[in-house]
Amino acid sequence: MILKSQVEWALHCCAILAGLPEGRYLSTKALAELHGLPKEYLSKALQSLSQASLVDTTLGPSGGYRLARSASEINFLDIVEAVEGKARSFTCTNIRENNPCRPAGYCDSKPCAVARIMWEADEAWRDTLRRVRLSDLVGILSEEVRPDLWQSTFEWVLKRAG
Amino acid sequence: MILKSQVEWALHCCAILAGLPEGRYLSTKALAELHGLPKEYLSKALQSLSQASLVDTTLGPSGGYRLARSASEINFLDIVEAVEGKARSFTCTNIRENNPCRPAGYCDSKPCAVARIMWEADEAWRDTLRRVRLSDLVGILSEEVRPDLWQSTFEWVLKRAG
DNA sequence: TGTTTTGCGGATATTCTATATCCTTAATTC
DNA sequence: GAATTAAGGATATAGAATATCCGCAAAACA
Ligand code: SF4
Ligand code: SF4
Repeated sequence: MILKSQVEWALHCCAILAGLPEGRYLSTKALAELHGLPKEYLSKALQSLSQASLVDTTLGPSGGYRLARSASEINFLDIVEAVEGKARSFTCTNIRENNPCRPAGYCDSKPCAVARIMWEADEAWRDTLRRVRLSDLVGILSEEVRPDLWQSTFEWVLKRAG
Repeated sequence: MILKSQVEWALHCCAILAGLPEGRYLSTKALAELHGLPKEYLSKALQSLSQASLVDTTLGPSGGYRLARSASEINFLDIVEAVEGKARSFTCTNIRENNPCRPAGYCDSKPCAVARIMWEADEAWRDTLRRVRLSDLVGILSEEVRPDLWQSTFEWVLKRAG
């Protein structure tokens, strides 16, 4: 059970987009270059963010992506689910139905305890992600990233933002 | 990000083993038949449980598996990690190192906030699983499974337990 | 003793997903 | 009209999950 690397990409891209001045866009090309990622494939992750209405896009030169709402109104789960999907990590294949002792026509009233417990853990994972806002991430990064790197990255981005 | 089906298999098998009388063993063949699973492949899951010291095994006719310790001393996380591995679901590929603005020789003091937050969610998932004991599962199942099915399954298992 | 049954591990095949690239189309800027 | 961009479809590659098969050693039993 491993998250796809697009999750990491999307989170980092959103953190960068959160630092954009109002109304500016940043292109896939710039985001790929900044993170050393394959442009074409990163584009798929950004499209997922777009389909989830987390980012706005515009075409043409000076086009690209920006956040669709403020960083305090986007949480980690929004981003993770956008690229990873909303499906639960535990899938129930209903093997209890194969029990040879089952009376004919037996019908389970509800999902069995195994599935419910696994789903509860899944929900705990989601809850944690839901509680962290994108703005929280930016706050932490701004404290932890060395000021010179933070500033030069900011300038690098601005130079390329349309 | 999806758990392998072996996780479900292992959980159900452990629930069955928890109902075995002291000192008896149940074979892969019986467990596979009871759950309608491919015997050879289920065997891999059971081997994982064995390597994790969750079950004891014995060879020969009347051989098979039994719990290595009481059901109250085994929790869901033990079983899940035995077959799924202990690796965290979010893997950090350190893409921040690709930032072209990075000064030469820049060395990050610690994992970045993105990774730490994702790992925190992962830990919440594990915590939930850690808190549920195998004996808890058996308790719930014994209440929810229809008594006649519960009993006939029990008899079916006993007939095959060595 | 020898035959059967069992778990164990290695090797291998198959199926599915994640990863990655390419190409066309339509919108936007200049 | 030319250049640039996101969107989305098609396709190729790599790797993981799923599944089967085989040989081995231990245990049970006749
Ligand atoms: S988890 Fe429970 S409900 Fe889901 S397949 Fe297994 S037995 Fe059936
Ligand atoms: S999550 Fe943070 S530490 Fe991990 S790879 Fe991405 S940037 Fe680097």
